[in-house]
Amino acid sequence: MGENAGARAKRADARRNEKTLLDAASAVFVDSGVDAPVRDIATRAGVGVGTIYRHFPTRADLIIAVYRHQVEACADAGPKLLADNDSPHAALARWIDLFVDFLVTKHGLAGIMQSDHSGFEALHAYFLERLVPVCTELLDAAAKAGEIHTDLEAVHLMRGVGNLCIGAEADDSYDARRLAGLLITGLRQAE
Amino acid sequence: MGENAGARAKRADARRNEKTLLDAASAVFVDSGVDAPVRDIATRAGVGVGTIYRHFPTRADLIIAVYRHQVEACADAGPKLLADNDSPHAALARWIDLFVDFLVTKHGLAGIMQSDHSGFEALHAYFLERLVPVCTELLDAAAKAGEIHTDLEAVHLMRGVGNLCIGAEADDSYDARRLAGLLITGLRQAE
DNA sequence: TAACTATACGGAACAATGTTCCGCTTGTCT
DNA sequence: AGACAAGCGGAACATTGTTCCGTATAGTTA
Repeated sequence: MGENAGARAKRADARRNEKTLLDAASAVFVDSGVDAPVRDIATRAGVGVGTIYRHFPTRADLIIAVYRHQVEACADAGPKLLADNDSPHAALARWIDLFVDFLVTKHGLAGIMQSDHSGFEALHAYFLERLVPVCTELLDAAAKAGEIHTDLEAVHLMRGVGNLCIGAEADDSYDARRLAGLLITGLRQAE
Repeated sequence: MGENAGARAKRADARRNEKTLLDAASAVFVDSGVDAPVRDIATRAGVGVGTIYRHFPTRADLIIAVYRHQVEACADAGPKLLADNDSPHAALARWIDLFVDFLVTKHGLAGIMQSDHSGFEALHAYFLERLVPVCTELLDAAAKAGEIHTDLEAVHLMRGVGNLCIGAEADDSYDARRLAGLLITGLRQAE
């Protein structure tokens, strides 16, 4: 059976609107940050708010959709870095830099990733599902090479790094990359 | 002239209400976290919301008032730790532990400390004003002893540590203290 | 092409929350 | 006791995310 078994195809206007919405959201996020009101996105796209919610059940789903590509790219970069670097620890450090750069350039995204932030469980879950395995691979490789401590799980490292990025884009003097780097450096320190 | 020159004394009921409010807020914060709605605090205190806003112009001011004592205690602990420890770096590490413990035990407080979080500038400013000088003192001592890098300002370290604490109380397996410790360890690492 | 129906749409309406406003109450002072 | 500033309660306003439903329309069929 085909790829749409049991599900009717979307109407043409619906498909068009979905793309319009993604573009509008993307633009608004750049202008006003990820916290921008849903209404602003609807206005920019020239549709009603109802239309947004039909396509994306929740604001978080819209955010996920907008950034899916970049998250995938970050995930894909992990194995590549591992292959290109002699030291797994160095690969880890670079991958973390990538992750930090991604978060910092998305006004407010890091702040929303907090697990306790209600209503964004889906966003949180997606990020973790996609990136934690990659981070685990890097950590395991570094551990196997005897470069780091083995008592920190990938989830917690990622969460820590994510937290470090909060508010970074609002203040040039605050260097999230530097702090995340300190974390990774600390991981290598001998007892 | 006396300590109230030019300012009339508060009415007795007003003074009573202020204390009632602080107690109620403190209790509600423990039960429901720092994000608890203003109305809940008003109800618990048995007053109208207007009364809260007359005493504390903004939710942030109420939060500051509730935790002022503990922030002062944390600030005072800095010099003491410096005096009691042979290694300034060790003193710094312990002081950071103190700071982390304070934030983590206040449900949601760390999350609110983010500078970009609008409406909480006063809270943010108070924390920094009071604690950054202490942290600077510790950092300077450690730098003088040649124990750490000197290129990280106290503001940024504190902000990073504060960020690391976000959401920590909601998840037992996430150990903010451990991550903050990693940061401090990383600070000592030689190039 | 003209009707028909499932799909999609717009935006008013609802709920939660911070904050402001104002008519009424109550200490305090004489 | 009377006057009046200080204080109070809570309705009302503004800003969000989200839901709902009457209306419009794309795609299908006669």
